[in-house]
Amino acid sequence: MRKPEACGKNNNNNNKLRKGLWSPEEDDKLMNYMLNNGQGCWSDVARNAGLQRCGKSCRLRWINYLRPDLKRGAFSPQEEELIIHLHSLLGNRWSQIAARLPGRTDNEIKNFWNSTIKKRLKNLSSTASPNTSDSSSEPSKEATAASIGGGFISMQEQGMTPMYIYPSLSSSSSSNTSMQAMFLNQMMDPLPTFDHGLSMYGASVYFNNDASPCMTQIGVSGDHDFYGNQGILGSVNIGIEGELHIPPLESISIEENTKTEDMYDTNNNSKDPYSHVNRNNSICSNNNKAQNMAAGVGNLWQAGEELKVGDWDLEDLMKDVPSFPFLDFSS
DNA sequence: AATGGCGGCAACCGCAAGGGG
DNA sequence: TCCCCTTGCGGTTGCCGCCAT
Repeated sequence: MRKPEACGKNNNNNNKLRKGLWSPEEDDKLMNYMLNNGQGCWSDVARNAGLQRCGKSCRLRWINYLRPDLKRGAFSPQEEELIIHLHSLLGNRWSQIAARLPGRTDNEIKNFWNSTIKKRLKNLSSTASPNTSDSSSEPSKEATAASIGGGFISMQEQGMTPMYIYPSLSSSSSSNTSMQAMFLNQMMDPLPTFDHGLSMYGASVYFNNDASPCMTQIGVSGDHDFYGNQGILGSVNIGIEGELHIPPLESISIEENTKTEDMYDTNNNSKDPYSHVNRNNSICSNNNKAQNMAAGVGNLWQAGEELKVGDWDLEDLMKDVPSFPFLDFSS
């Protein structure tokens, strides 16, 4: 941690703004000012509170440390679970995640993720299978092929529900159809549970040109787990717990969209990236919302528009996220 | 006791978005 | 329409403290 007296390049004779750790006196000043005056323009706060800090620094200190409604202490297992769940949906949008964890800040969650959960997931993946030794790397074709015979690859940690199911299906598998059906049936089962009692959080299935899933993703994701490969032409979103419908928030990038369109131009008469999904109507038939969302994406692609993650109505999406009544934020 | 490695976390940095003039 | 300012966000940095040697 930086020493309170440590000053950066701005702390020279021309600019006496302090940097580094906040002293208790500075905290008092900011706290008193905020409690008496409320939040206003942060540069005014810094000035009026008599702080030799920039407004940005004051804002950060207030939000991450001084705010009265902050919850202190370690993350509970329930919070941990929720963070993992939300991260699987939202990716690194820490502010969005923090908004759903009362009393926690985005910085806190981000640090927790980077220092604890990421490491834990890495350990999980390295112990569970050599083919998934790095959960943060893009799944390789080799890994995909290697996992066909074994079916699901799952990982578990004592006391933790999340798990990975990594590329487990491929068009090259002789039992592809039955595997696909089995897998998708499993996915569509509300609160799906495998024989070791694990439950899934979220799922995405990517399809090759021939409508065979080339990558599946369930539950927790690392930073890059959703990245596709050349074979990805679309995705289907599976309802979880009968209510949760998840668009491929992390799986769609502009680059991939471009790739996708190119592939449709060359490989397929249809420009609808979801035509393959729609062929599997049984997959989506009881998930109209997901279907509609998928169709919406397809329309965007058809129109040649860039699709950004932010284009999704996050609030609309998240309203479907099951509440976690077991969470106790009162402590 | 000294020291080096490592993890946790507070804070900074750079960028983007939004609003007002 | 452009510019400037403010705010918000995610990534990164760097220090402290713990622990192993």
